[in-house]
Amino acid sequence: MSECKVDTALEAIVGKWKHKILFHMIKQDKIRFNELKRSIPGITQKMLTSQLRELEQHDLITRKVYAQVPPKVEYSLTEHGKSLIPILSMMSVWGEEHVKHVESLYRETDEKA
Amino acid sequence: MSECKVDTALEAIVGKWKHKILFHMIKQDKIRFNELKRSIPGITQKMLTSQLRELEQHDLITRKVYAQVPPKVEYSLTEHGKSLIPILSMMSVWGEEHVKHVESLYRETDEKA
DNA sequence: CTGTATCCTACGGGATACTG
DNA sequence: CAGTATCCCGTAGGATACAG
Repeated sequence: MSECKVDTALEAIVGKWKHKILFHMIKQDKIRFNELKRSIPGITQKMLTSQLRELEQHDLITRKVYAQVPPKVEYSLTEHGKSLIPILSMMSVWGEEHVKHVESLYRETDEKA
Repeated sequence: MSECKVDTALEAIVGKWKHKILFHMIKQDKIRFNELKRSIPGITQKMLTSQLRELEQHDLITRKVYAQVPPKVEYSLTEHGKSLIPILSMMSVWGEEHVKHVESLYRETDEKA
């Protein structure tokens, strides 16, 4: 952690929906727009589009358009995007532990009260 | 990455200054308020305080107040906070690679133009 | 030295309607 | 199906002043 580039990493994955999008693309290597939309409750089309565009700009995902009617667009992780998997995985594990940890803290203070 | 707790992890470390604060506390295990302020260019007192409070609420850092005049307050990582180090470290490495990667992409497109 | 207290603004994100 | 185009709002974060 010489000079702190955590900023850069965070920039790439922060955004209310980005990690959820990435999550689905880790599970499923090609995924369509509406498939994503259905898989992520609460997301709007606008948000889905804009977050996808940002991920694309960071070269984390690819957008493949099929010249068809009706349109078909598939999103998938780039190789570079796949390099994020270990980090996301660690964060997920840490997140679970963090929840437990914080809960146990609350339990302690409750017991005192 | 069973069910995605990346959210939780992100919540804990997202915030414009949090990872910078953490970074300094990794390098230096006890650090004072003004020391942090001086080490983090651009941060305001308000922001430093509020980010410190949030980190404290997540039990990532401890606040130790010395009963003195003038006041002295030392911040340090909790054990739980230290469990974040590997993640931050990975993110930092990835961040550096990401910068290079994106730069090389720009170079390619420049060459085409 | 280590903070609060205000006030203010930019922008991430939501709701809704429209389109090739 | 896979998107734009608008309009709108809450809140994270900045500037500044004051305080124990």
